[in-house]
Amino acid sequence: MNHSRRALLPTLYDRLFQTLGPQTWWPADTPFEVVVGAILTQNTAWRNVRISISLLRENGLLSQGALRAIPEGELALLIRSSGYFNQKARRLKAFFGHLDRHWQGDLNRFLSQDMDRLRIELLGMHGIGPETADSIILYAAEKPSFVVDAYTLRIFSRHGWVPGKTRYEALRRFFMEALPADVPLFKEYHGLLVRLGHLHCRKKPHCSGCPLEPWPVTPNV
DNA sequence: CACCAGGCAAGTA
DNA sequence: TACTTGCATGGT
Repeated sequence: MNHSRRALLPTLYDRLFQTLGPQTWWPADTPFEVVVGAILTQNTAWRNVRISISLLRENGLLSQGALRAIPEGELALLIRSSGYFNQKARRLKAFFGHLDRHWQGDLNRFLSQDMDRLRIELLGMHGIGPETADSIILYAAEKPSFVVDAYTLRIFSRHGWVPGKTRYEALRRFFMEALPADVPLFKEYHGLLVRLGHLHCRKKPHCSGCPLEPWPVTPNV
């Protein structure tokens, strides 16, 4: 590991924070709402998820008991605005069904277990992939698991900071080996990368005009 | 109207 | 292991 690779992530964080300021953007008040939001926002814009959350709240469904009681088909209609609503209704039911069967419905106790075991259990649940799992670990359990998303993959491969075929687990390891295991830092870093992705790095082949330019291209990992 | 955002599971080879 | 397809909305 050479010096420039070691310095890349801390230096990038400083530059993003100076340019964009604090983000602290995950819109949820409780661990329960983090879980619901994490599932609803899969491959979906947050504005569409907010509509669903509001509707759930208006109908008194933002509780484990209410989600347990409502039929899957009725739940699906209420989260329609989030897209993929039949799948997501099934995933919500699966998550809280698992919690009932294996943890007596105790979300806090589930989230309190060792981080690596929590991650493995989450990844074994229907509808929970790596990004959703890490979002739940970081924002609901408040444990330091770095959340990689499509923006992060795109930004890092386009800048040549990682090999083109780098996928989720490898990029997560890259962050976690280079940064201190710090929950507020991981939240802020993820928020900054999402913001950067929204601003400049969607469909464009290069990040011309983005806050990172000019940036010295760093050798691959 | 066309197009876009941006995870996961299941099926294929 | 790696690639493909289905799932669905609201905003521009």
